[in-house]
Amino acid sequence: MNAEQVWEILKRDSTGIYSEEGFKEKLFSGKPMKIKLGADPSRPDLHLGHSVVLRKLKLLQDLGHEIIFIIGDFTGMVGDPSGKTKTRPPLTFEETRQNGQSYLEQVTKILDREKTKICYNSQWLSEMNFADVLRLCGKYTVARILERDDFSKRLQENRPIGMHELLYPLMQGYDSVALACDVEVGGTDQTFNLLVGRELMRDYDLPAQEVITFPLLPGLDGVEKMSKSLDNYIGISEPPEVIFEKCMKVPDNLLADYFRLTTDLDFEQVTALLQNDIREAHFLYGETIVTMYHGAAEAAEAKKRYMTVAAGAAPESMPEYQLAAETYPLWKLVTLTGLAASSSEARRLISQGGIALDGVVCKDPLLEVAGEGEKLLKRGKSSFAKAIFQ
RNA sequence: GGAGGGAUUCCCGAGUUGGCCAAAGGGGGCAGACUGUAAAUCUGCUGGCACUGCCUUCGAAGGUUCGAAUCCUUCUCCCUCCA
Repeated sequence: MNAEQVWEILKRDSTGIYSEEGFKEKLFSGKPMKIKLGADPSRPDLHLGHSVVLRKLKLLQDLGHEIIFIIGDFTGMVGDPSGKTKTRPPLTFEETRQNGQSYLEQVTKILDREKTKICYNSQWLSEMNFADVLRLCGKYTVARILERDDFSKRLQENRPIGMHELLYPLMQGYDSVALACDVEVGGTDQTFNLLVGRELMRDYDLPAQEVITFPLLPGLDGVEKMSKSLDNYIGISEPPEVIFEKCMKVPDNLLADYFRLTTDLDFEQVTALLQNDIREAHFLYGETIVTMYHGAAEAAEAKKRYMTVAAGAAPESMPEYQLAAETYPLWKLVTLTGLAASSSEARRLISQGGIALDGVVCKDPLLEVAGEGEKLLKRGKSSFAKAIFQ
């Protein structure tokens, strides 16, 4: 793919390029660009939402540009309080390095390891003294920081804003200064921060970075953006059968977006399928995604398993539990095989008809089950476990 | 610095003339029906346990009482207004 084609794709799929002229110039100059993407140090599980941006970076990487990941270990150690509910526990130095490593491993499912660099922003942020910080703050005004949507909203709603939170955009922007990046990319929710970086660079007499933002992939709930903490995600390192099953649960009205943002399939063809047979389109999506991250064989296997379960049969493989050959009340078996988190939950599930023993729904939690041979337990529509007695 | 308001079960949010409160209602989640293991809709459930009973929960620690989420004391945290 040449620069022209990449440009077309970026223009089509991004939500904003600031400035278009500037970026275009750099892209077509043929000189390698330093392209920056910030990464959260605390949650190293990558999902399809991350892949949206990463896949675009891959295009740029293939053109010979340098991709740099900034692990926000410094900001992570401070503990980002923007999630209103609880402040996450600060990470130790070792944890941030481990997470960074794990991040790199996952990222290279999409990017070339050789051409991908990782930096930790504590490297320069922890070196700054108070005078440096003041100098940095002097480059920006309160009014301009408060332009940021979530800040102004919180202010209006009388929600607290920590002083250090106001500095976050500056810290992130300073990363760009420290690295003298040519381009920074991120989700649309990062637009403000990325633009602050652009302006800060000017103040530090550096060429301003170009900024490209990409759409946020909605999560499986169809409401919030995809995120692990909301448990509405499809993780690229999850087992093939899990990914496939989740792909089938992508809301119908979002499937087109998923295809467009997370796969390379020809959009025209997909559109036709989406209109004619939405179920088949889901299958195609599942196969495509599993193939991308696990391979074609795994994809076929995952689909086969899905079909088996959908038809009401038990899959070939499932978690197995070795148990002593005794007699158990049904609720006990359900907890021992991990199908319920507590015995109360097990009892509830059973009495509501959510548990099947050897294919037969049983509503009596106290049913005595003889522990001999193997017992097949099923919870809900697709959770299975096998108890093996010895 | 001054005045006032608040902290409730996963989240939001009732409950504060002490018992009928494991705690209304909504959201989310889980299960069932319907389906395409979708959406929408309907039903049930949603602290734990050796479960017709018992145990632990209503910011923290003490206290009053036969009995406290509800009363008293101290503490911690948060918000608003004034300065």
